[in-house]
Amino acid sequence: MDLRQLNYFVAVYENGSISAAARACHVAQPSLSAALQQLEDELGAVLFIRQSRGVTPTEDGERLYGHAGRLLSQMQSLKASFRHSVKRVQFRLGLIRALGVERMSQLLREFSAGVEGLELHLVEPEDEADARIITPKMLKAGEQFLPIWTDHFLIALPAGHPLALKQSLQLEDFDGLALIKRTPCDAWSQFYPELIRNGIQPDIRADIHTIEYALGLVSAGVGVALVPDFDVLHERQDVVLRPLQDVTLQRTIGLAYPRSKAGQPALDWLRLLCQQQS
Amino acid sequence: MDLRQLNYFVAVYENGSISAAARACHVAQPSLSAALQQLEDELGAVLFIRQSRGVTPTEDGERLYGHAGRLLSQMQSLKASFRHSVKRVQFRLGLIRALGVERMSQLLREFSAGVEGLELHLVEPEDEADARIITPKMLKAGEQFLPIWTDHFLIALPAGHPLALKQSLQLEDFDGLALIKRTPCDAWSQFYPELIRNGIQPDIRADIHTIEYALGLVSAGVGVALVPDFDVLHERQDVVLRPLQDVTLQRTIGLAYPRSKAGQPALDWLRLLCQQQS
DNA sequence: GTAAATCCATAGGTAAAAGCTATAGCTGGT
DNA sequence: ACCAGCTATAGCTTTTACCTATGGATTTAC
Repeated sequence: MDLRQLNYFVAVYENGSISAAARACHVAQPSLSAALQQLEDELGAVLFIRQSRGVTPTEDGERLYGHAGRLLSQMQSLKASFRHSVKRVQFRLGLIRALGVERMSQLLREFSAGVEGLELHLVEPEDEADARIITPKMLKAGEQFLPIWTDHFLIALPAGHPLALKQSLQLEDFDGLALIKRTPCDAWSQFYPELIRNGIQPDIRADIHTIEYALGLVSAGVGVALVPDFDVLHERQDVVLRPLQDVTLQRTIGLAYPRSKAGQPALDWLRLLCQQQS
Repeated sequence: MDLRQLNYFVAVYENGSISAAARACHVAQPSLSAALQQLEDELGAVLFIRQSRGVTPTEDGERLYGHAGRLLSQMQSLKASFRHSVKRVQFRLGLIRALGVERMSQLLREFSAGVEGLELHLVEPEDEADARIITPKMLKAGEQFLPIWTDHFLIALPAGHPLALKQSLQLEDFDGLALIKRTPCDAWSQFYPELIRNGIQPDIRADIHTIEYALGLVSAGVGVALVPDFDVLHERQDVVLRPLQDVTLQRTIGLAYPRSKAGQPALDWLRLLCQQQS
């Protein structure tokens, strides 16, 4: 019974699934399966009941979790008590605005957790930085680009909007339509000229920067907006998402970093995290 | 920082020396040195001051020990709380009598500690057993023999006995000498016939079985006795040890076990312990 | 009802880590 | 000065943690 196994056990417990825990721990699923098996063999107890939809803890699993959490945190604080003079690691990360609060904050949380003594400074995407999360178009000379997410764009409509009756929208539908402009946005700079080229003139009601604001305006009935297809958006009851016919809008967001800085531990860790984003 | 390293750290602390801790943990000394180094690197603190005569803990070492001990014992009790229905392992060990309480009890302590749920039954050396600690002469067919200790024999004299003035004793010195017989004993069965062959007739005052009793009688002035050369005996002020000239008496004590039972975990562990006896 | 997706387990191979032996350097005791 | 005992280093072997790939089982989707 070592700390590695206990850590994995806790992760499995808290994720309710071996696969999910493996993703959270950044290891392959069989590694976790094996570690869990070892732990169970050593304790002579079954800790989880394996089901096709994840695992559920047994009574022994519950009992172990109670103690394991306490033990691990004691271990952490013991280790921390020796971290008197850890060198602070400064890291400047440039961020474009419209990339989704949810997944971004999760990425940053993991980034911070993985680097001892990290001081993370978030700056504007065009500022000088150790790394930037941007679209390929913003790349500078000497920078390496590592794709993270590819988002398709949809049209967000207020619930109850007449166009919500259609399964997908055509360009013609936008003529005179109340539209919310969101910049800077790759999709917008593809989409808007396309409208103009077709002689379609929408009614632009606002120009804002973040997806969250755009959705707020949509929900308020100000107009419709072009937004990336995040999973969380589908759960909102106040907006309806519809694909565009005829034109495919998508963008890629990735990590840009100076080739010369590869090898720096914080950056390497960030690159690893980015690679593992689905 | 894993439990292995913490365990080693505690062992080093409690033994006051890396080498001694390595012996206690049944690993080679460099393994411990390396683990300790890792721990110090990770914590960024020096835990022990290395001296030529062992190590002494620093302030950080003292602090870590306070917490590490508590953590490890919590870990142990957590593990123990799952050992509800461990299969009891029965083990019958045959022991000849005269092999020295000190080293024997230490061996048995380590044996018990290393086998989960061990029920150790000590039986007479000639009884049916899973293993026996005996001299090679007592070997039965189909048994493997693994030497553990080789003892040289000395003569134990009461302090102040006239023969104590000599640095070593000759056979002639035994003519008419008050002698304590200890059987069964390999050395005795070599030595006594040798005396008779030379026409020397000692005065046998007692016949007992264990070394401790023999020494008690020597100390009481009943006579002199033939005893194996244990280190602890040299520390006694009430008896004097002298080698025998002309004749070398020694015995080998070892572990005898049925070849067929090799592979059984308890026996394998015992074999390992026996191999590591100095 | 079949196909796709999801989850856990197993197999086989690779690379890191922990182990061992041998040896060098250092210090205190005979 | 030499010996004995301790720690550190070097070189090598064994163990083990990890990965990819795949199979079996079950739930979800169409």
